[in-house]
Amino acid sequence: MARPREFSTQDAIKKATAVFWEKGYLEASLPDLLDGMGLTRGSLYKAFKDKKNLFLLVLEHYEEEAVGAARKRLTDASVPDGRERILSLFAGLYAAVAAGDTRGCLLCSAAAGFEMSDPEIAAAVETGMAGIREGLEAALHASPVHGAWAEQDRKALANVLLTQYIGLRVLARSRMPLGIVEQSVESGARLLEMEWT
Amino acid sequence: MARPREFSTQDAIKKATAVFWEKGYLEASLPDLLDGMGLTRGSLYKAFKDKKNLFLLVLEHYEEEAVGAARKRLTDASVPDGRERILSLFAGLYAAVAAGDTRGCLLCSAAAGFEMSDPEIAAAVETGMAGIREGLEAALHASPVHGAWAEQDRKALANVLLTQYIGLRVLARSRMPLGIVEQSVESGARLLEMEWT
DNA sequence: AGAATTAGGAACCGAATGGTACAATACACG
DNA sequence: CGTGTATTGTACCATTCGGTTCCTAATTCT
Repeated sequence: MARPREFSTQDAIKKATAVFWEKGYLEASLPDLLDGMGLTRGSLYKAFKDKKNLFLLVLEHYEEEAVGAARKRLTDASVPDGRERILSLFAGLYAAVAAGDTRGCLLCSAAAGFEMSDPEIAAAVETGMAGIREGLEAALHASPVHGAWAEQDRKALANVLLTQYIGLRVLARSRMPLGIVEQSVESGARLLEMEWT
Repeated sequence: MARPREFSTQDAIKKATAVFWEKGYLEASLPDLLDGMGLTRGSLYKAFKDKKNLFLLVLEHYEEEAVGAARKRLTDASVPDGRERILSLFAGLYAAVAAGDTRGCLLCSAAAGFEMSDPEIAAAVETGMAGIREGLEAALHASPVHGAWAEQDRKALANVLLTQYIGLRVLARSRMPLGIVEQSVESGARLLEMEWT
């Protein structure tokens, strides 16, 4: 008894994710979103309440999609050595930059910007970050070297890796020379080859 | 034979730096700047051309001031062990966050945001980053452990540390729980206690 | 077919944006 | 003591911002 909507909500969120990912939350204007999503103001506000609510949905989607993919990679039992999982994650980062992807990480950009002054956004970002950290810890647990470490040390290394991950993705976004990003990725990967003293 | 300006250009830039540092380039509005600098629209545009030009001057000032301070710390010959210089840099980061400073790093925030699409801003940011990297390399050179390393390995570790530095300052800005920042700083510092294998 | 309900589109809102034009002002010099 | 000049402050500019409100068109159930 009602007209069905002519667009898929999930698809619209997907497209909105692309816009926010490229421009950031504050820098993405309504026209930017409408263009990218292929719908008009009325539909957007009817379906998603407002810009901020849409962004929260986007963060949710991004967490399921991108963070989920990273987690999956980090907990992939078909790769027995957890170190290789982490290395493949970092290698993927470099590959993306080398392919011209300068979008970096949606969560990292939000974390670095003024968006975090909003508590709801901040909470969503934190959740995503925690997801990556957990994935890193799980991978380290599956490492023949680090699996035997004390819990505390493993957590510490996971923190280093997460911070490295964030730094890398900021570098990726910052249009710095590819060589620098490459070096940083390589260097970051070497963290796994180091030994505690 | 003319009316002298009632404000010091350097002082105005200093105050503008504070505003941009807290809010970021795009998020800092003209009224924000005028309030913070204590002058009016006409004076600002007469003295600094426009907002972007002011920001470039601010970046220059920030590089001299903040980056210069970091470099000085990293090349301070009165601390013979370069590792201690780096540790003191990281300790300083944590101390700032613990004291409630959530501004992070002006350069890092700009690097993570949409500001980098402007080539002039991007160049200035890159210069600042290079300054920190050079400082880190110099400090590693003065480390009893790393000084003996091959040039290439030292550069790699400097890259890790720079990426870690960026990640940390993003974390610092992101209003995450202090404990996470603390852990990341501690964990980052441990990079210097590791041995290559 | 007709009623009910929703999507779609466009006009419109006040507020805020970065930037400009201009008149009043205050100083240094002749 | 003017006179010229640079600074100042204000009023104003067009544009864009996120968000709202209508009205029309379309579709499904009764």
